[in-house]
Parts: sequence; C-alpha cells; structure tokens
Amino acid sequence: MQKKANIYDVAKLAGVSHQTVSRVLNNHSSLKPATREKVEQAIADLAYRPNQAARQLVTSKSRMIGVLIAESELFGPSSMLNAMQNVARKEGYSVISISVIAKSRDSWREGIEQLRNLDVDGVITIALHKDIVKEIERYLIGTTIVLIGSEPSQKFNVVNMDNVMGARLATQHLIDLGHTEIVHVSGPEKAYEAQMRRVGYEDAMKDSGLVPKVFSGTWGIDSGYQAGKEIVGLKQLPTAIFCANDHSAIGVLRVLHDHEIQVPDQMSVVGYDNIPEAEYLIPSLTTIRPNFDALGNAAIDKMLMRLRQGALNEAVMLKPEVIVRNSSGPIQSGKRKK
Amino acid sequence: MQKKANIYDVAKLAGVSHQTVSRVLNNHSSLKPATREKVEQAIADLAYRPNQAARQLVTSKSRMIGVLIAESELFGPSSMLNAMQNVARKEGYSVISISVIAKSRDSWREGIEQLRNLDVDGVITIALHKDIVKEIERYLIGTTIVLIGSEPSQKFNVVNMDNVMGARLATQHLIDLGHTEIVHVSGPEKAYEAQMRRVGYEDAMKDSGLVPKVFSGTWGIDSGYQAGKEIVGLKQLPTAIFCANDHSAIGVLRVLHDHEIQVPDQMSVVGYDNIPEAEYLIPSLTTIRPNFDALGNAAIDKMLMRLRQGALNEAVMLKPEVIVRNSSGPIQSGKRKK
DNA sequence: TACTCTCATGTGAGCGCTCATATATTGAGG
DNA sequence: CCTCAATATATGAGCGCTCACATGAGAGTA
Repeated sequence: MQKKANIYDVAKLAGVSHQTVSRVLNNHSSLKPATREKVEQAIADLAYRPNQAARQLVTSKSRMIGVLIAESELFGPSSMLNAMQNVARKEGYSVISISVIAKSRDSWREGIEQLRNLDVDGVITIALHKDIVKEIERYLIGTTIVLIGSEPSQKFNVVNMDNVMGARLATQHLIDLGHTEIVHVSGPEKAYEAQMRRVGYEDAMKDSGLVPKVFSGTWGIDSGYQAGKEIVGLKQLPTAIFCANDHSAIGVLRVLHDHEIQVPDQMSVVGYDNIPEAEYLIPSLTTIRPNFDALGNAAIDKMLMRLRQGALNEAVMLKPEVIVRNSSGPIQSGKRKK
Repeated sequence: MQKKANIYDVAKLAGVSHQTVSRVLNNHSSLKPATREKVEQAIADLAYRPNQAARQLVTSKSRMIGVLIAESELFGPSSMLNAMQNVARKEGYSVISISVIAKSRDSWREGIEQLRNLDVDGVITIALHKDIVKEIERYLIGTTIVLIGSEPSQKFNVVNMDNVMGARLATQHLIDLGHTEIVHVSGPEKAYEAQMRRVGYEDAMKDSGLVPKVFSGTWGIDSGYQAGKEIVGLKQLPTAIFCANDHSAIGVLRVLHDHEIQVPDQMSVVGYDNIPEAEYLIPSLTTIRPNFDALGNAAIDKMLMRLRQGALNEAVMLKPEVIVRNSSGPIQSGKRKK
C-alpha cells in the first residue's frame, strides 16, 4: 500500500492548484464545470479521500455528534440510535454513542469527558435526568445540545414524544373498557418520561372521577415483578394495571400468572413502548407505540439545523398511538378470586 | 469563551519548550520530575486539553475503533458494545459503532465507507457473515480487524463463544431429561453462530443415536413463531424444541400456548442467549448464557494488543453455560400434571 | 583543564487541509 | 481597443501537534 494521495497530488494531476481542489471538495460556487470535472476525475483516479484530521484541525469541526445514553440496551434507545445514525450518515456526520450509568455520577463524568476529548460538534442526550443534563451543561459549554425525552428547557432544543398523551390514551382505553380500579406501575422517579406518563395516567383518572394509585418502580422487568407482588397482595385487587413500560408489564404479567389471575379476564394490563416481544407475550400485550425512529430523526434534524444556522427552535412533540392486543379487555362482572 | 490554550501557551507558562510539554503529554522517559511537575501545573492552570485532530494529523492514529454490527438492537450485540466501550475508554480509545443491515450490500458498503472516512485504527465486527467480512477485507486494507462470532480465519483475530458447546449443552440437557424427539429451530443459514449452534445440536443428537430435525429460521421472534406453527402441524409431535436464540423461543412458546400444548409437561423448550426477559417468560425459559461482556472485553483486548504490538495471535473461545428454568422438564408419558 | 559521554531540553519542519488574500481571466460597456 | 467589474483560479500562511535532529549541562575520565 503506497502513500495516500493528498490534495496536492490531486491538484497536480488535474493541472490546477490545491485550492481549486479544495473548492471542489467543498462544493464551492464559482467553479467552471470543466475544471470541476477535471478535478473529480483526478480524485477518482487517485482514489483520493480527504483527511478528516487535517480538515478538523483547521475548521475545528469534527462532524461528529455524540449521543449520551443510559440503558443503551433497551429497545427504545437503540432504535433511536439506529435512526440517528442513518440520517446523520446521509448528511456526512458520524454518530458516536456513549453509554452512561444513570446512577453513577462518575460514569456521567467519564462520558462527558470522552465527548470533550472527541471534540464533538454537538451532543444529543437520550432520556437523561435533570442532574446529568446539568452536568452536561456545565462541562460542555459552547457545545450544541439536543435533549430527547428530557424536561423542556429554554436553553436547549428538546425533542419529546407526548408521554402524557400516551399515558392518557392507555388509561382512557382501560376506562372505556369499564375499568374503574386502575393502578399504575411507574418508571424511575427521576426520569422525566416516567413522570409524564404518570401525570397522563393521573390526569385521565381524575378526569373520569377515579382515584389514581401508583406503585413506583424503575424501568426494569424485576421492578415490574416487585410492583406486581405488591399489587396482588392488596386487600382489594384493582381490575387493571397500566405499566410505565413493556418491560415492567412483563414482570407484572409474570406475577399475575403465578397467582393464577387471568389476563385479561380478571385483570387487564397495558404497557408502553411496543417492544418487539410485546406482540408475542402470553397474552399479547396492549401497549402504546411511540415512534422511536421519528424521534431519532427529529433529534438529528434539530441538531443539524442548529449546527448550520445556529437558531434555537421550538420543541418537537411526537404523538404515540395505542396498540390494542389481548392483555386488556372489558371488565367482567364475574368476580375475581384471590 | 476565550480561545483554547495550545501547547505553546502551556510551554510559555511552564517556562519550557513546546516539545517538553509534548513529552509530558506522551509520558516520555528522560524528563526531570521537577520539569514534569511544572508542566502539569501549567496544564491544569490553563485547563489545557490536547487537540486530537492535530495529533491525529501528524501520527495518523485516530484512537478510534469502529464496530460494525448487524441487528444492533438485540441484547447480545448491545451488551458487547457496552462492554467494549468501557474497556476502550480506559485505554484512551473511543468506540464508534455502525449498524448495517445484514441483507443489504449497499448498507455494508455505506458502513465500511464511513469507517474509512473516519480513519479508524481498527475494526471489530459482530456476528457478520462471510460475504460482509470479505467486503471489509477488500475495502479496509491495512486496517486491523477483529471478528466476533465469525468463521475462524488465518487473516484476522477472531473471538468467539463456543456455540457448538452451548448447543450441545442445551441438547444434552434435553436428552438427559429423557427426550428423544428433539427438534431445532435454527438461526439464519448465513450466520456462522447459527451454523455452529446447529452443528452442536446435530452432534449431540447423533452422539446419542438420535435423529436431528431442523426448522430453519432467522433470529427473529416471528421466525420462531413460524417454525412453531410448522412444528405443531407435524403428524408426530416432538417432545422438545431447542431454539437457536431466546427470541425465536418466545415465538415458539407463543404457538405452543395457542395450541394448548403445555410447557414443559407436553413440550420442553430451550433457548439461547439468556436475554433479560427469559427469566420472566411464562414459563421461564431454560437457556444458554454466553458471557457477552467477556466477549466484548476480549475483542477489545485483542484489538489493542494488535494495534500496539502488531502480532496476530490465537483465537479466543469462551465457554457458555446452561441456565435451567421451567420451560424444560423430564419427559412425561404423554399427559400433563396439574 | 580539556574531552568525552550521557541525560535533559530546545529548534525547526511538516502532517493535509482551509482561510484570507492576491492574481489571472473573462465579458460587457464606452 | 481599453477599462472596469465581475468571475475563476493561485499563493502563502497557519491550525496544533509530533518527529528528527541539534544543542546544552553535568558527570566521569584522563
């Protein structure tokens, strides 16, 4: 493998100056078509590719977007990441994702540190709670930031799906089926999306004159399992459970099964996220489908817009929809047993 | 925000030459401790951080490792990715992951192209089939490559878990329970790991004088579902099913449930991968646990070793283990209990 | 004191690109 | 045919770092 060609080699072969080559590379106007063609031919002949490092050195633009993400092995986040990559790639940007541990401040710091070292042009965060966002704000001064699934803010662009609406839809679906005793298994208290889903649930309940009851959890399956155990231990069982995400619903379904409580006959269960497994669970899970791809795309769009024009523009809010499956059904007059 | 300090600023403040600062940065020997200290103080005072682009320009080392990955939203791949990131970070490397679509050659090309543009020092692939590896070999000449979950090769470092052994363990577990009619739902034919799991299954069957029977699928839940339908349509039902991964097992369990075939009383089911959901499925899923973290760590270790010393060293093979849960049980003489 | 030899530090060049600027080329108007 | 403004292209500097090499300051020997 011989030495890689540089801009001067291309210039020489095309019989122009290096600057002209640079113009071709950057799609400058005021270039004779004939010249451009000559240069492009030379580029092809030499299999020339611009050196990013040199470019970055002089422009101080890395064309890299960092994504900070907790729970990166969950379905939602990884779907978004995927979507972002594809959009970014088309625009000539690379996405570099850094997973952090939500509970460990050291882990955030490390992630932020790495982002600084990489000199990313912008940072997108996925579902990070306030404290981390604050830390980012503090250490990544001057970096363009877009938040997904975080509290709205004057300072940053924010892209969200309408969790309140999603939760309302889920709850209303249960109310429409005739349920009045509906409890909610929430996500982590610090998580903004969990808070909003809880709010949506509570609002829907109150609007119908019903009393909300919340069992707090994390996003994990096991937390659903724990909450489920609490619920079945209740003197008075509810007839429906709305879980903050599909994973906790899996845990809940498991407990119900272990206690021989029939779903949906004795208990309706609704999840949130529409993970691929949801359709195949036993019974298949009624859930809320957020459009993760759209969320990821919107975030990158926002980011590129800001990177190119600098304007902080209004928040994006995407709408989720209900997917009705077999885990939810009309309330039965036939009594439940325990 | 004022201009960032550079190496000359540090040098001036410390009263030394820029080269001395560079030496401190690169841990050179032959440096008086006193000098080093002065420089470090200056670095701290100015909050100086070396400019990666400049460094990269002169050394032609990006300290970035690209990871090419298909099905990136699966549990295994994303676990590995996570593990890799953490190890790499400690060594001052960044991991940049690119998802490709296994079926789309264009998508591989794009991914490879991006990796070339980024000038990564090395590339790790996760579970990519031969054709893609060939493509990588062709376009990423001179790049250090480590393969995870791919066919052994003279040219590259390879890190694998012992899929043959895992599949043998799974199959043997069923045989030990007294099953003789055991079928296998395989993964995609092109996937090396799927091939090996199949081989392990077939070997174990033959070793016990049993007849293997394979239903081919992909890794998807739906493919498990389809295969499941084929199986229940059989004139002579088997008594056990070994699925190439947990996802397809979920699909299979679903079909069995729909046909009121009791698991494990009438049918035992074993999966592979130990995804977080496995424990909470109904019934909880007996499966094989690969150590994804160890796999990711090993891959990065290999990579760094090669990057630093250049030696192609021997393949790594990690051992999986069986996790017995409720979806598998002793063969019944044709009836269910309960 | 002069002379090597080592260790510690300094000097200058150049990696490959883009920026700001200078120069060459064109075409239209007088 | 010359001028003047456009348009098209060339020149040189410099981004921040590391590399190869040059130099200086002491320690050891004669």
